[in-house]
Amino acid sequence: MISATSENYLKTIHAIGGSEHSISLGALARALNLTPGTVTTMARQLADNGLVHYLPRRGIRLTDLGRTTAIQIIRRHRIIEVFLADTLGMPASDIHPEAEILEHAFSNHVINLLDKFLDHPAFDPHGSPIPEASGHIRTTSLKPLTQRPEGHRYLIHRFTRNDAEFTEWLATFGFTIGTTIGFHKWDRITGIVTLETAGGRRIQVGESAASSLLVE
Amino acid sequence: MISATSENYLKTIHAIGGSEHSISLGALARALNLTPGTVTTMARQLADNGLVHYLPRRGIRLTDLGRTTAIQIIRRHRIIEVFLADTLGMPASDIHPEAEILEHAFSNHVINLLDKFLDHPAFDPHGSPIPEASGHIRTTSLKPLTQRPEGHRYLIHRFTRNDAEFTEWLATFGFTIGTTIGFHKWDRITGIVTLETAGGRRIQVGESAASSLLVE
DNA sequence: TTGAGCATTTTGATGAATCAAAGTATCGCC
DNA sequence: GGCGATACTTTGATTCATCAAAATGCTCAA
Ligand SMILES: [Mn+2]
Ligand SMILES: [Mn+2]
Ligand SMILES: [Mn+2]
Ligand SMILES: [Mn+2]
Repeated sequence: MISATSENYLKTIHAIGGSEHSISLGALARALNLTPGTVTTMARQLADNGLVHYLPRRGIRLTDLGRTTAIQIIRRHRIIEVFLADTLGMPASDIHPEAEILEHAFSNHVINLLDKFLDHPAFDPHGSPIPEASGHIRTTSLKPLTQRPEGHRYLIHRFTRNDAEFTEWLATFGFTIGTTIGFHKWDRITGIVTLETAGGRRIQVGESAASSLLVE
Repeated sequence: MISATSENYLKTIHAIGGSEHSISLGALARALNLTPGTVTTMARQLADNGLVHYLPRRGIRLTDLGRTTAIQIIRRHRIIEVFLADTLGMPASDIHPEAEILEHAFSNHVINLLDKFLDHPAFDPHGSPIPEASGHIRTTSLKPLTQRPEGHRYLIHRFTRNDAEFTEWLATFGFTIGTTIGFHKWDRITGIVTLETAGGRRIQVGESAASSLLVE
């Protein structure tokens, strides 16, 4: 059995790119808020368990087993978040810390039953895709708003800026996940993007804010 | 924050009577499947945290704080069991080991929301009473059929499973509130309970169905 | 090409939870 | 009242996860 600590390492390694390429232990230590020495010790232990490839002073990278395991944890985390928000009615801003703990306690078996009960949701309440039981991650055609042509409306799928103040502000204009947003104009000189609500009202935001909206 | 290990000690102390009277560390060690030395060490630690009264060589007993904490853990455990059985459809025989882990990961806050979602169940799928959020344990002379001795007839008082199909099915055998029911046999291996109608006819149901009959 | 600066590893310590085995207290029996 | 069996505690280890601080190695800029 793998410890909650190891599971959190795997998830973090995955999150900072360690599935595709080798990452430095320093970057991992920063992401986990641990001292470098602690992470060095753990890197050796994860390697002994076949979860990462570790070359001293060169970094670590998930093995196939490590990646599969990380994706299962992410799947558990996101299904739990759907349950907390949709079934129990918790605000989306409160669910993450609870899921961070529960993800280590739910067995994959119970998670599959919960997934069925929730009717196999594809996205968590923050808009991140939920991996399938097989480990497959649905690839979508989601792109930041700023990578779409102007003058059209798009379906809002996800906010990459996970900041309650920002999403609540957007919600006051009716911009929530599942609704559409009008991309009116992007003034490249000033860096100001003009959005359009369903009612035709024009709102201006900076281009970095606009790029944190993933749309389809 | 209290560790999962401490929580399991508290629950076990409570289960073997340590809420009412002092229990020996030997009895606790046997109940927890740990060596006596381990339990001695932990007893001192629990006492330091104000959870038990510990007199060396005389035994331990829960403090008020320890009892309150134990009852919260039991509440979480039993609500989780109702969720696993009733909402996710797991067989009652499979739910306990999962609940044994999940009880340490669910916060009391989430448990209260889950309790509301489940409509404040009074008993878990094994028929044990679920403590209220206040810590109060409903005392009643009503007990689930499965907590009565076999080979007798009992007065049906209430169904804890509020499902018309089930109660209508029971009614076809004359099992309605105010009538008597024979508790013939409970096969713990298969989980099948054999009931007896007023006319002596034998009916078989699962133990979770049987435990939803509150009798006197 | 070389050393200074930074990243990484090593070393020595800590606290939690556990065990095995050695030491000690208590209780009941003679 | 003493003695032995039994119950309990202590001691010395181990594993996991962590830190602080010392040692080491790598890289880049002069
Ligand atoms: Mn999350
Ligand atoms: Mn976590
Ligand atoms: Mn149980
Ligand atoms: Mn437990």
